[in-house]
Amino acid sequence: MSDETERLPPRSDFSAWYNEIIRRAEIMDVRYPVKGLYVWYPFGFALRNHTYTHLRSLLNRDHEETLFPLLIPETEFMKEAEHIKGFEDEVYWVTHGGLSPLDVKLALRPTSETAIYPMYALWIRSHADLPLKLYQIVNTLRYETKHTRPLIRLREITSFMESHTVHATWDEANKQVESELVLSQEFYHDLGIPIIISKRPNWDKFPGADFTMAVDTVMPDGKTLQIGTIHHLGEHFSRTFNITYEDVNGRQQFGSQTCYGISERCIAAIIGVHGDDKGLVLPVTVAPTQVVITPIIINKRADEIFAAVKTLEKELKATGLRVKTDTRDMRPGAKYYHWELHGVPLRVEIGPRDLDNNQFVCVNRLGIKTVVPRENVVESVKMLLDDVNDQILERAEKHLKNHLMTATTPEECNERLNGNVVVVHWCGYRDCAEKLEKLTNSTILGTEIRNKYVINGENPCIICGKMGKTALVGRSY
RNA sequence: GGGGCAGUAGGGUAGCCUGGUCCAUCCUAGAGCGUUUGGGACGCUUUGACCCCAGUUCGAAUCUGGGCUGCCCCA
Repeated sequence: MSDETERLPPRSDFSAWYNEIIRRAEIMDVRYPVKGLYVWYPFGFALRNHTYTHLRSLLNRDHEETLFPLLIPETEFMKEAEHIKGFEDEVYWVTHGGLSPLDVKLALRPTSETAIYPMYALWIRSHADLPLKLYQIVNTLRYETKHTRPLIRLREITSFMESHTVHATWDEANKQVESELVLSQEFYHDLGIPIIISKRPNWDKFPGADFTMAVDTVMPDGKTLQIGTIHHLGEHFSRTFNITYEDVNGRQQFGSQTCYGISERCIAAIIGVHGDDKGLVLPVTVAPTQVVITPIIINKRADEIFAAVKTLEKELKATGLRVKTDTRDMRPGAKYYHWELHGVPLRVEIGPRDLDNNQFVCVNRLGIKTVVPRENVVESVKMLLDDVNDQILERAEKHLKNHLMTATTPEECNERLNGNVVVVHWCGYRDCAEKLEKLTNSTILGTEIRNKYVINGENPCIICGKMGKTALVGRSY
């Protein structure tokens, strides 16, 4: 399906590397003839599915999954003023049914607040109905005008997890924001992806939110990638859509709401954060194939080797591992390159030497070779897999730590932004933010930073010198 | 938002400037047969392409215009 003998561009040339690996590792086919729409290859889709299965398992602890329609009537979409303003220039509209113009235009959801909340208004009657925590995983459409990129900037987001919760009070909704942040933390930890959480500046919050908390990670080129957002919506939408409940005193109250989103950018993060010059490096949690067995076939002992391979595959599969045996008629080296490109965490080789010595040769995706004895092979493999996960997380943490800089002047900030994110102090005023952003061609991502390497505090603003909070500055995707 | 460059088999390319030599070059991948297999195997046979629409011309992969798509740089 793909050409594999050419070398990948080095990951240091991240843009070229990313474009190549998306195709060569069979994540997405970018040749669909509409701008910003891409096709999942089965392998990429398997990676997506394992990732979202994991996300679902975390969400299902206290949310329920649901599914709302793709089309939103204009009359609902146009109800919340700030929300409209935020999305009006990127909505696709359905204007015709067949040849007849529609009386009420239908929006292809760019996000689903205005599809979901009219129904919430019907479903919620009493305080006993709260909290309500639903999520769906759907496609959304946005008419992006900027440079589109697979998994990162799309016109059809194919895998948008959006959670929408309703609570009795603002404080309870706020607790929900915190709990979604913890969930994000856990989700990305399981993917080995270190994150930085921060509160977006007021002008950068979700249209119609009280505030927005964002989850960012740092890609190899030092650019930040927003891989999750959690919005406290307060009563903006509940007042608009009349989401009310009767409290214990018999009074009608507006609900307080949150919404939370994660898209296939989480896959882009897996690819970007962990990959190397040989290809993908996948966390064991989500790797479509966790262990690949490669027989080293010597003609006269082929039967013997195949038998050993089969037994091993059976044993490993019995424990729930995703195992594949590569019996293709290829040189072993070619197989190694193939599975390394696809990020398989662990390879087990079985050749004549191993048969004689009653052993297997295991090589993990980071190139570490271990010879394990035939007995207890299942435990050995499981341990080696745990090791890979630990190692890639550690490596990613180190990268993040090494690319978090501080700066006290705009010049310093500008210089350090080359390949890094920078922590500064900022008074909180938009004027100063705009000045800094202009001087450094960057964005103030947020304040109230949560990351173990960042200490929040008060210090003079990098622009005006007034006391200001710790703020995160980056060049973002 | 502004600018630049590009589109030739599944992938990467040559040809384009200066139209005819091109039923289009090379590498790779695919199919078939055989020999191979501890880090990208080899031999033989074989399949497969000029982004779309107009225009100029006796003649267009090549020139012009528009569209679509992609990539890069700057804000």
